[in-house]
Amino acid sequence: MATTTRTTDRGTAYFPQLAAERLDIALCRASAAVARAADLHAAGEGLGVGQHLVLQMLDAVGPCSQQTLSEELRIDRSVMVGICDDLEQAGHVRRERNPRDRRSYAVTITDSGRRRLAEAQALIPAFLEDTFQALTPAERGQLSAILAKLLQAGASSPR
Amino acid sequence: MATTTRTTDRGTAYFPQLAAERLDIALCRASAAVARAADLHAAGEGLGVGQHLVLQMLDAVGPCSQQTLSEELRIDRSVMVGICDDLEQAGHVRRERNPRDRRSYAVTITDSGRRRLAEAQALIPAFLEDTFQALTPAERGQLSAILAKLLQAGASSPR
DNA sequence: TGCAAATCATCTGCTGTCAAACAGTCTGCG
DNA sequence: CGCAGACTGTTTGACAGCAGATGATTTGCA
Repeated sequence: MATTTRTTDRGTAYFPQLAAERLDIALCRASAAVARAADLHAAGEGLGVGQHLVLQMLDAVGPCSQQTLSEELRIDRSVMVGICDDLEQAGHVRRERNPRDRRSYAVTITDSGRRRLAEAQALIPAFLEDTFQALTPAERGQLSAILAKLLQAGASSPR
Repeated sequence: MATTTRTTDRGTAYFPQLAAERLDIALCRASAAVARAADLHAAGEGLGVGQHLVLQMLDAVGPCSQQTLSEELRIDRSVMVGICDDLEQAGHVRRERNPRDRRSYAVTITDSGRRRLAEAQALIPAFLEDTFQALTPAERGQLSAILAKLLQAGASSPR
């Protein structure tokens, strides 16, 4: 029961008040905590979050150019290079020049990649359950819907 | 009407589906977009987000050590150093050694800092309204409550 | 055809953040 | 007192993310 409560027990904590006033800060801090958990999970599993997403998308929609992967997964182009490098080196992905447009690659998932994806995919539900266990199913649905609206709105103005 | 719709108009976009399946990814991407907007707003205003938060907390709870500021604002200690440096150099904050414990500082907001805070604070409601305009007031309330639960839960396990 | 503009992947440099190490200071116990 | 251990602020090194430039290739148009 001796949890590490440093400033929390010193009367009133300031952070909850801040989170209530500043929705943007609350969102960022919660996201940071979740991202931390995801990275930790991914590190323990051995497959990076970005790599997992790339394999998942390739498996779902077929061969893609790195550009398409970048745009749909919201991962920067220059970061996608490294992700594909790693996946290719591990044999989970093939990079072939698209014969129709030889500027672009046709990134294709291999059988090895599909097996690796299945392994990683199997652990995702437990990870999500663990990370969002504080929320009821109804709240998770609300959160999902709200984020979808935010993301859809944010997709038009910034670019 | 020639908006930049690159892959979005190419049949079906993959991102919405991903966001629906992976609540963690949706949260991170939405947070990144909001953080981007906040940084942009802060840059235009001339006061960094972290600096703003520090001034706000100092004004609300009185002089603090950098450690307390770090913990309550969820900003890393090593980042807090730079924030306080900048604020001190701008004259918005004074750093005096705490005579009771000379390891720590007693960071105090100055009158200049209070005036600067008031300026920045006045622009926050419009920024929030603009950033979360896609959400109804009810949705904003839901989001706030959900994030509060997530943050409260996440505050116990990671450390 | 030939050439300018656009596009794809890549590389480089910069910024912001985090982890770990470090120096100065305090506390507790012999 | 004297010293080991813990705490505060700072510095350093590593790394992700992003903007911009580059080389290879395609496309559009004269």
